[in-house]
Amino acid sequence: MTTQFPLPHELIFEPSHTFESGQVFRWSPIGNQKQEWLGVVSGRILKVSKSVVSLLGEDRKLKESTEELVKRFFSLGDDLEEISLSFPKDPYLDSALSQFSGLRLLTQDPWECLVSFLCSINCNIPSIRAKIENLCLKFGRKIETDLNIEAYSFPEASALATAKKHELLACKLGFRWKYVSFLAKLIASGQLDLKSLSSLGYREARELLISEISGNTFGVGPKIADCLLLFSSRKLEAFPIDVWILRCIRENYSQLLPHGGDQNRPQGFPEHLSLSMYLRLGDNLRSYFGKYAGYAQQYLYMKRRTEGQRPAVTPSLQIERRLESQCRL
DNA sequence: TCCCAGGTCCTAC
DNA sequence: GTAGGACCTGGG
Repeated sequence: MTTQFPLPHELIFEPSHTFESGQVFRWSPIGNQKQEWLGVVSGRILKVSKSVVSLLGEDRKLKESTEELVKRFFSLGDDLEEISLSFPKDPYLDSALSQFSGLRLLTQDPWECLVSFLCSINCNIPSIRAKIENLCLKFGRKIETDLNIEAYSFPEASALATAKKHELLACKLGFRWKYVSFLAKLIASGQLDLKSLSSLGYREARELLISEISGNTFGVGPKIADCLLLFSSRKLEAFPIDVWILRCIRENYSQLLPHGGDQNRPQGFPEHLSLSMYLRLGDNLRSYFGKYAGYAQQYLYMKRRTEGQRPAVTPSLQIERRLESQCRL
């Protein structure tokens, strides 16, 4: 039943850069070359290479045709060349852009995107992937395919809304189970419509997510709101600030850090971002990188991650650590 | 055994 | 408004 959808000849697209950039968690390479990737999108099993998308199986007929899905999911309307040209002249970003050429922002289903990033709270990537796969296995539907692969659709909000605490804990969600459960109920009951976010402006949509949801304690802070808006609602100015991006900014863009941090700290800026500090820093980043700041974020994230753990250790921090270890002895 | 991982929430100032 | 700690869990 394999159907193929060729990607436009001139499209700038590199699957490995795209799928390894931490925006999606359900894609795996076929073989070591990482030229072909397998994933599930909206109940369809897709195999993707640089130039073609193959449909290997589908859960059931959906309103959106596979052709439309490919166009949406890979954001085929985004012109990477135009986006690159819109950025300020910046050697660090330039090197990220050339190193990870072909990295495209995907347009995911917002519900799947939200749950994925709820799973990301205080977790590393293998652990996030495991949590998501556990949820799909337990609450998703098995997708029909002639091939020898087993794949499941991402569970509907209604399926997770009725899930029991122990079932969610069995998926290794840990303390995140209550966030997933609460949001699933909110969405299944129609009180929150994630699809409507794409028709709002960035600030309006972010405000809705942060105040309406986490105002009542529910796991969506500014970082997850930005991920949802950038990776599923096409708010390309959203700039998720995580630990990696914060390291990158401290090391390369310290002039963009807002004033007002604790001057006693070695770098004059708090270790953890408060909400207001996060929003101020985000605004500075948006005014520096421009309307496609989210694309810049993704390239910077990839670059900084591949540079590895290189925590900014200042001389005073080194002394502090040495003293601490001596005290332990 | 300890630390850390693509954060958020709660409490105390 | 800010800082510090707790939070499930798995891997190094």
